Order: sequence, then C-alpha cells, then structure tokens
Amino acid sequence: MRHNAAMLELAILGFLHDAPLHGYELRKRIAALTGHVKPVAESTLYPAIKRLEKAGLLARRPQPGAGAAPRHVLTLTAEGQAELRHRLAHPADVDITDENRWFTVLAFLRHLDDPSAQAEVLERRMAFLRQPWSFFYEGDRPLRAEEVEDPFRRGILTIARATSQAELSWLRRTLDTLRSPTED
Amino acid sequence: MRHNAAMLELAILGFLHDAPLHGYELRKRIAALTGHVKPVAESTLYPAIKRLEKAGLLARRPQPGAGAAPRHVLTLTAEGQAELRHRLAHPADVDITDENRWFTVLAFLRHLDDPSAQAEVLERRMAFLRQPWSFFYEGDRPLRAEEVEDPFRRGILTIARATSQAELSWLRRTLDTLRSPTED
DNA sequence: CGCCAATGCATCAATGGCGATGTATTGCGC
DNA sequence: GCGCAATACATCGCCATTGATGCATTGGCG
Repeated sequence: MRHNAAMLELAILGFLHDAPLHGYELRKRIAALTGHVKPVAESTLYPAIKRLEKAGLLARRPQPGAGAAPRHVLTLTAEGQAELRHRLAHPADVDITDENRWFTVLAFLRHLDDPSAQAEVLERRMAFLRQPWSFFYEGDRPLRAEEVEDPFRRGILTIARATSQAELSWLRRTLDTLRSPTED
Repeated sequence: MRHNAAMLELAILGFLHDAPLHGYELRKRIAALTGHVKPVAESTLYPAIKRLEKAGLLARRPQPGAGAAPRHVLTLTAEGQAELRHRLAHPADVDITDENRWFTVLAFLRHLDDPSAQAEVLERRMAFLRQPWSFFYEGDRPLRAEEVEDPFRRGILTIARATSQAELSWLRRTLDTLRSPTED
C-alpha cells in the first residue's frame, strides 16, 4: 500500500465511521478536509473505495431513485472499524512527521476511544517535534533561523519554529487533559 | 509530470544550481532538506535524475577513481537553469497551498534573482493564506477552533492558525524588504 | 422545451513512487 | 583477514495517481 493511499483510505474509513455516505458526499468531505491544501481527484477516490470494499472494510448498498445517478451507500463493516482503530493507534512514521498526514490522523483520532492510546500517538508527535532538526545543516549541526542568510530559507525556519512551538504547547495541554482522571 | 516528481525535480535543479554534485551527495542534501518530514527513496531519485538528463536539463560526467563506485558528476545545463527559474517563477497551485511543496519552492527562491518576481510568488502564498478556509465546515461556513468540540480537530485549527499568523507576518516583512529600493 | 450545470459513478492509459534486490569498492573495527 | 557499513549507482515489478473521457439522470433557467 502506497503512502498517499494510506491517508486517503484513513479519511474514507474515518468519515464512514461517523455515518454511511455515498461516494460523492465522501468526496466533498475529503475536499473540505484537505482539498484546500491538496485536492483529491475523483479517479483516485473511486478506486480507493473499491480497494477498501475488496478488502472487506466497507460494504456498498445501491440506493435507487435517490439522486440523479444510482448512488452506492457505503458503510463500514466490523473489520473496517477495527482497521480504522488499528491505523489510528499505529500510524507509520511518515504519518507522524508529515504535517499533512499528521493532520489527517488528528482529524479522526477521536475514533480511538481509549485516551491512553490517543496519548501514545500524541507522544510520538511530541518526540518528533522535540528532537533537534532543521532544513539546513552545517556538517551535522542543524542551523537556526538566525544563522541562515538567505531570507527565504530563514523564513522556512522561522515559520517552522512558530508552528512547532504552537503545536508543542497544544500537545502538552491536551496530554494533560487526556491523562487526568477527572475529565471536564 | 506528476506533482511529487515536480518537487523532487525542483530540489535537484536547485541544488545543482549552487554546485555540480553526484547523485549520492544530492540524495544527502535532499534528505537534509525534507528527509525529516518525508524521506525520498533512492529508487525515486535516480530515475528522476535520468528524466532530467533526458530532457537536457542536466549533464553527467563520469568521475573515475574518486569514490568507491564510479561517480557521475551532475551539472545544470543552460536549459536547466532556465527551467529552474521558470519553475520558481510559476509554481503550480499545489506548490503554493501544500506546505511541503511551498517550503521546497522557498528553499530555492533566491535563485530567481529578480526581486519583483520573488515578490510575486510570495504574494500568491499570501493570497492563499488570507482567504477564509478551515478544515471543517458547517454547510459552507468555515469553522473556527473555538467552534469545534473535538479536541484533536480543535488542535488542527489552533496549530494552523498559529502557523498562518507567523507566516503572514514573515511574508509582510519580507515583501517590504523586497519592494524597498534601498536594500540593506 | 431545450440546454447546461450538477450529480454520481466508471474506465483507461501514461506515468511516477518505491521496496526489493543486485553489484562493486573503500575502509574501519575486531 | 574477515565481516560489515558506507559509498554509489542501477533495475525490476507492483501498484497508486490522475487527466481524459464517457454515460445517465435531475433540476433550473430562459
């Protein structure tokens, strides 16, 4: 399974966990979630649905007379629900490090009802953000924004640092809430 | 040309504009630039080099006796330099909206020596960041972080907002500098 | 009543991503 | 002196992506 496929499939499974949907509606929800960043083509979505159906993760019922063309209402099977939870609990490394993929995981992490499992995933992201990395190096030493002369490269580091700090503070707050036995 | 390919190719052209390199060194530089977010496989890089060579954008000279295996030193041709400048001046929409791709554009934008052309590209990013979007909607209305109950989805919006604000302020500062006739 | 947009799904061909695997050399540690 | 990691490049095959294209229906506008 290719990596992009994994993320699209996660979104499909995640949306269907909320409610059975037909393909077209799924497409619109995925467009709302990630479409402003990176659109998904129809000819990518429908094959993905087929793959998941073939794998027994979702079932389709034809719904005649409803819309213009015969709709296929998609429902998660029990295996599909289990698979969704497994993928959310054990994301690949790229899903942790690539912001696009990470946001997709976050968007459906609530479906993993166990707070400690949720916390584990957040901690992986935190470990990644805490380690010293840069986009630019001098030998092995990661360069800070101040050390880079090119204003555009400096911008990358400035923006990345702001994101990182905002996310770390959010992660700390959220992990505190997840771990506290008295949820508000 | 597929979209991922375009970004990898941009990085290759950008690095080679600085100095002729062999494939292995290129691989390490690309890994430093984007590898902590999304690693690039060798079997993706070498075919990409071949594509660019076939298109006449770069030339390879064998460098015998240098390393362990016979190295191929890669140099940008004149067409390659022109192509690099063209790709930097006219990025696709996805390159503006997808942070990963955008950072790759930024990393090499200095090779576009014309400040007003650089400013034009930054303005496209600014226009994107300024328009009202969200990852979640109520009908057509984009939802703000405060309106979302799910803590994880709220996190996405919180982080995205922080990034957006940091980037907008950086964009404004940089555009001022680019436009001011007296560069410091 | 005719046209077009939107809805809704499907298929195909070209192309790119990438894990697996191969091959050859240098140099280091044990 | 043996093995192993790093260097350096290459190829194969599976599969995912995507633009193009097609087809059928509904509803709104003029």
